[in-house]
Amino acid sequence: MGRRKVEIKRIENKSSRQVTFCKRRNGLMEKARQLSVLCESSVAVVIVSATGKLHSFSSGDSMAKILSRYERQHADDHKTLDLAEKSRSYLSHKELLEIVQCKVEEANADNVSIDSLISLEEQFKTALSLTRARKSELMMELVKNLQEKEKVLREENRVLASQLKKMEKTRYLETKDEIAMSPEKNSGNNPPVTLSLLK
Amino acid sequence: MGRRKVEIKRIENKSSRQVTFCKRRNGLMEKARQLSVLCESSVAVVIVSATGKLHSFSSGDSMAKILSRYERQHADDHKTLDLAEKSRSYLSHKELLEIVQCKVEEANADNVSIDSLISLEEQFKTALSLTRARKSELMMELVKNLQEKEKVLREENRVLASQLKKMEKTRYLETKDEIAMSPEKNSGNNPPVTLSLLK
DNA sequence: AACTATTTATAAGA
DNA sequence: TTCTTATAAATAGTT
Repeated sequence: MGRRKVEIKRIENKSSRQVTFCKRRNGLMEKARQLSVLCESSVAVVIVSATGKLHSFSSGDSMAKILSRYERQHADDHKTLDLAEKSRSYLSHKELLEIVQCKVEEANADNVSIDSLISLEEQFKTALSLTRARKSELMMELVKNLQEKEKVLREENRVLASQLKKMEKTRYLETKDEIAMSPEKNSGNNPPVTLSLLK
Repeated sequence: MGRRKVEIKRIENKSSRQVTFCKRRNGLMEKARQLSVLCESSVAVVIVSATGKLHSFSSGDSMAKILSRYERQHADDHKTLDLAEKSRSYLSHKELLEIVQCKVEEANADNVSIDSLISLEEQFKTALSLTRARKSELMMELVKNLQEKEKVLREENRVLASQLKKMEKTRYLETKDEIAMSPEKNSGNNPPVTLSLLK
C-alpha cells in the first residue's frame, strides 16, 4: 500500500528503514487500539527498535494485567527454557518481595502440596542464608573501609597536631621574649584543639 | 477499508464483532510480523479476547525477552500500583524460585546496598517461617486425616473380623457334626487372617 | 512533515 | 465458515 509493492524483508537503507519503522509502528499501535475498542478486547503491544528503544501500547486494561494473562497461560513454558533465558530477572528487589509476599499468601490459602511447600521452605532457607552471608560480607567490607578511613584520618590528625604543637612551642618561646619586654598576662598555654580528637 | 467507513467504537452486534475480532486480530499480527522483519525490531503482541481467550505474537526474540525489556523500563512504575494490581502473582512456584535464585545471585554480584540486603534477609526470614508454618499446618492436617482414615479402617476391619469369627464358629460347629460322622483331620482352628491387622 | 499513487486491509454481501 | 468485492485505510516513494 504505497507507490510500489515491497517485499517483506529487512530494509537495507538505514534511513528509509528508520522512516518505515516509525510509520508502521504508529500504524500498528493504531490498529491495536482500534481492535481493542471495536471488539472490547485487551491488547498489548511491545516494540523494541533495533537501537533498543522501547515503544508500547496497551488498551484499557493495564499492560501488567494483560501480560499477567499471558504469563499465566505460558507459566509452564518457562520450565524448559535454559537458565540464561530464565535469568530474565527483570524485577526490582521490591517487586520480587511483593511476589514472594503474594506467593506466601497463596501458599497459605490454596491447595498447595506439602512437597511443594517443603521445596519452597528449602529454597527460602537457601535464599535467606545466601542473603545473610552476602550481607555479612558487605558489612565486613564496610567496617574494614571505615576502619581504614579512621586510620588515615587519625594519621592526618596526628601530623596536624604535631605541627601545631611545634608552632605553639615556637610561639611560646617568642611570647616569653615579648613578656620579658612587656609583662602582660597571656593565654599562650592552651593545648592544640585538634589533640582532643586523638583520644 | 471496507464497504463503508466504520466508527471506532464497540461493535454492538455480537457475531459481527466476533468476525471483526478475528479479521483484525490476524491483520494486527501480520502487521507486527512485517514491522519486525522490515525494520529488524522485536515486536510482541498480546491480545485477550472479550471471552478471555489469549492470542499472542512475538518476533524472533522470544516473548519473554521482549516483555523483560518492557518490565525493565517500567520496573519503577509498579511501586505506585495498588496491592490488587501487585497481586499479579502470575508466576508458578517454580518460576518464583527461579527468580529468587537469580535475585540471590544478583545480590551476590552487584553493588547492592546493605540496607536492601537487610530487608531481603528479613523478607526471606518471614517467607521461610510462613512457609514452614503452612507446611506444618498441612502436615498436621494430613496426619489427622490419615489417623481418621486409619480409625475408620480399623472399625471396618473389626466389624469384618467379628463377622468372620461368627462364621468360623458356625462352620466349626457344622464341621464338628461332620467329623462326628466322618472323622478326617481338619485345619478348622485357624484364627481369621484379618485379625492380624488389628494388632 | 506533506503529498499522492498504490497497495493492502477489511466490511458487507454472497 | 470462507470467498468475493467495493471501498476505506495505510503507506512507499516523492517533494
